[in-house]
Amino acid sequence: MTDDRMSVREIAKLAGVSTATVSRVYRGVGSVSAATRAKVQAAIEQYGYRPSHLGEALANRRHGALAVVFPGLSGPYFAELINGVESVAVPRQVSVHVIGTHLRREAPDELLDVARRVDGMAIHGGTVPKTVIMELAARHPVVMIGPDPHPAPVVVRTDQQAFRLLVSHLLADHGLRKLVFVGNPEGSPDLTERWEAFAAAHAELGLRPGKQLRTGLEQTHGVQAADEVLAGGFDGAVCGNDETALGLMMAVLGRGLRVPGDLVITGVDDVPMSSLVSPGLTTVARPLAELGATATRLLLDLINGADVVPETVLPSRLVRRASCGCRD
Amino acid sequence: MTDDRMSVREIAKLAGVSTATVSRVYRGVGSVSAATRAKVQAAIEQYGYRPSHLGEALANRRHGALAVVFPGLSGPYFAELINGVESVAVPRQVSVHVIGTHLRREAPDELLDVARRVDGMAIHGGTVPKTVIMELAARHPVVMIGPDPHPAPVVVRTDQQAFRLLVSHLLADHGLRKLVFVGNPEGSPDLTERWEAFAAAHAELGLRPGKQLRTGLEQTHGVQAADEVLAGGFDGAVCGNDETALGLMMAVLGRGLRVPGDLVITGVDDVPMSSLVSPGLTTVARPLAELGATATRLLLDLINGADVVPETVLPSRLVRRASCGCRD
DNA sequence: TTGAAAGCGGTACCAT
DNA sequence: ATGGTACCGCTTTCAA
Repeated sequence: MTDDRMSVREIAKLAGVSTATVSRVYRGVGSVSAATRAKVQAAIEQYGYRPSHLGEALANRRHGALAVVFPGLSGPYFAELINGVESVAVPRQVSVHVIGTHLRREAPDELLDVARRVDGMAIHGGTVPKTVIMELAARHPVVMIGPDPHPAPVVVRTDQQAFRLLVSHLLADHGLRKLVFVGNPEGSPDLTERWEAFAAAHAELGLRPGKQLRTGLEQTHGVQAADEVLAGGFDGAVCGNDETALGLMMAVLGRGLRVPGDLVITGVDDVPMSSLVSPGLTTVARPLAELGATATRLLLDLINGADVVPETVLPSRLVRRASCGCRD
Repeated sequence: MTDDRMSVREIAKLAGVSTATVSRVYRGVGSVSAATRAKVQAAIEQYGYRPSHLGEALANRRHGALAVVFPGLSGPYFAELINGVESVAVPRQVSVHVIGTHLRREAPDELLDVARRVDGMAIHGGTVPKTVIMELAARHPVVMIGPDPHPAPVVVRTDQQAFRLLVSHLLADHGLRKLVFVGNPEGSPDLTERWEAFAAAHAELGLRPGKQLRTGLEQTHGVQAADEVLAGGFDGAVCGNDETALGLMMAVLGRGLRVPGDLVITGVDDVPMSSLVSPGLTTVARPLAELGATATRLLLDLINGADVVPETVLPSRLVRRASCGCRD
């Protein structure tokens, strides 16, 4: 239980070689005679020797770790993003610290501390104040995931075209005229962009923007928004993401009402649930895993001192299912 | 961007003192004259000096970090557990690595590697094979979260009494006679215990165990189980956790059926959604945050070489809401 | 109060 | 093919 691991020097002594040789054998580099290699291997296996990560990292001047900073970590959205991150980090042997700032009392200070333990960080838009990002970015490799109003060195994001298309679709094709935007743009760059696209789509048809109902981005928030949405006499609820949309849908169905009959509901992200529920959720598919993977790839490049394009925009795509009235 | 941080020696030189003094000032220990302290503080602030975590950890022979290993990371269950973990780790300045083994190709080997970067690990039951746990526990402080059939040094769990009570409640009070257990005991010690309690509650009333429908533990799995549950002609679905239950409920409502009218549904965990949906989900409340917090506290004790009780059992509680038919 | 120096556990350069 | 050795960045005796 107590961690009484062996050090290189001990293994070296036991195998009757130098620490340099042990290192060479363990990492499989340099040239070592078969005989010596065998001796060392034996010692390593006998004592279950694994080099201390600290010594290794200190000598390499590299932590072999990076941090991903999210506002929260609950839900399929972040899970998928993390999936993408790990898909490139794991094969490259770098470990990932997942940080959910909503848990931290003093997130900013906390992050400066996290920065001491990693080679770089990928930060989700809307998680930390401008000043912190700048302070961080000044000293460490930083990549932003999603839009952020702040001057960030490198950012990876998805476009908003499909979302605008979605709103136009509801307005033009389904003839809806009383849409409510469910989500709070404040503090979320993602939602700010969506709200703007929502308004733009209305303006394009000479319509007034529709109302905005400020809620959080989790399923529970969608459930809690139901009463207000229903009371507002809207014909469609354009939710900021799928989780809110699914929560809202659940609440609406639970009241014995029908979707899209009594209320059209749409989301954004196309999480797994969205294609499974009935009615299927009309939404905007975003390549979340790819978003995480790309951010990680760029971050790693940045860490390695490579030149990195400042902005990468990934495509999103409108997915029409039953909840908007397209089929049932 | 490139990480050109200063080292103690540089700060020491700039302040005209020794590295020892810089260290003393930064950490606020030992005695330093006010004048010297001021000089050093100035240098530290001017260059934004923060000691390298690696040097610090290497000298202290302590990573100041621990790992929490879960099967996955998605959903409110893990989010709440993590919340609990952080609630004790953060104040004590230890950072937390959250590992989701479902993402890792070769989880076992991966974990041995993670172990090199932390002082100890909290492992959720049912995530890694026996051999790995034993290998890990032999060398490092390990605490298991939730039941696990393997000989683990320290385990924190919740009891199954409320769950058994729940099943009895459905059987005895609501007179249900065709219950299906939704969840897969295989590979999940938690579900194994619940299945046993499910069977025991039936036996107690001289009834046959009811059927078992093997599914995963996520909301999507609940949705996907709907057809089979509905086709089976059951009067109640006892789900392995709330997420499955909520998914199932959503699918059932989406088909225009009623809960509990057409089907009684229950869960386990009492996640936030469960009290918000209509009908409210009857479930077993488990102190998830407390579970995570306790596991972390014990792990930290273990790391500090303290004696630790081998098993801690936290209470669970039956929460009757509308989905079982108790009110509507 | 302060500094010199010996580690902590590795890696890698430079000789041999 | 090996070994000696000088770091990596920080903490901490031990003296002064």
